[in-house]
Amino acid sequence: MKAQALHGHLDALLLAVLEQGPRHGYAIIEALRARSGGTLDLPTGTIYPALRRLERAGLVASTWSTVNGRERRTYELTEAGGRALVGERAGWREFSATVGRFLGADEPPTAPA
Amino acid sequence: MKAQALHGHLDALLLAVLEQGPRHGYAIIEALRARSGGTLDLPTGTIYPALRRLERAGLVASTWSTVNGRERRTYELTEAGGRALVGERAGWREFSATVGRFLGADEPPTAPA
DNA sequence: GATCGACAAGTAGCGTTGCTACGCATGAAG
DNA sequence: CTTCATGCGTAGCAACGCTACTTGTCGATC
Repeated sequence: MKAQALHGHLDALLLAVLEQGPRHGYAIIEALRARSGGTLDLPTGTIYPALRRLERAGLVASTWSTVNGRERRTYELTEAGGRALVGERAGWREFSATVGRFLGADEPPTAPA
Repeated sequence: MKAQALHGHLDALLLAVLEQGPRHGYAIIEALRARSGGTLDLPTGTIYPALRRLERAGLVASTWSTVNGRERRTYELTEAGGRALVGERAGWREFSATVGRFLGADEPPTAPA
């Protein structure tokens, strides 16, 4: 799927993934791919900058852990992030309802008798 | 609502509006505002360039009409535009289903009697 | 008569955002 | 030793919608 359509919703997705528990970048990518049934296969160049954006915004926090000599930066949701997620969810609902009204998400605008 | 979240879906909305019949730019804006319950209030600077984009892509066609001395460019859906709209609808469904899976979802789509 | 607001179309420039392509490092497998 | 998977990161690009502005007619108001 055209991932660029995510525009503006990626942050919400990341927060939603982190809501289930702390994860490091790579794991987040895999979680997105798994939970979306392979539809969302985002490159690292998309995820990492996005995570740093979220961290700068205070919505996630990161801690370094060295596992087997490999540096892993684990991100977790902050309180502000949790609150933001609530808002994002509401925003998504409104958005999808609005667009759905035009694109006939499930109810095509074919005039009922 | 944050209209910038439209990213990539605006074209589909415009096609959907024109599906109901030819309209000129201004009328399209009003149709969007009306059908969305005021949620979508897009500025002309968003609509006009988008329409020209669609025309360049051959998805809509325009004709000038002078009404009361006022120039109105009326757009209508082309065949290609109609076909594109079908694809956009499918794309929207996949997109909204995928994101909905993460953002918790108001999932009314499966409403089998 | 002049001005203001609604209608109607358009352009220029900007900022956000995700993508592509690349670089760097470690451990395991061949 | 080379290659691959894991893991993090940056630089530059392109797409898209927004803000702000311009042009022009018409009707109403001052």
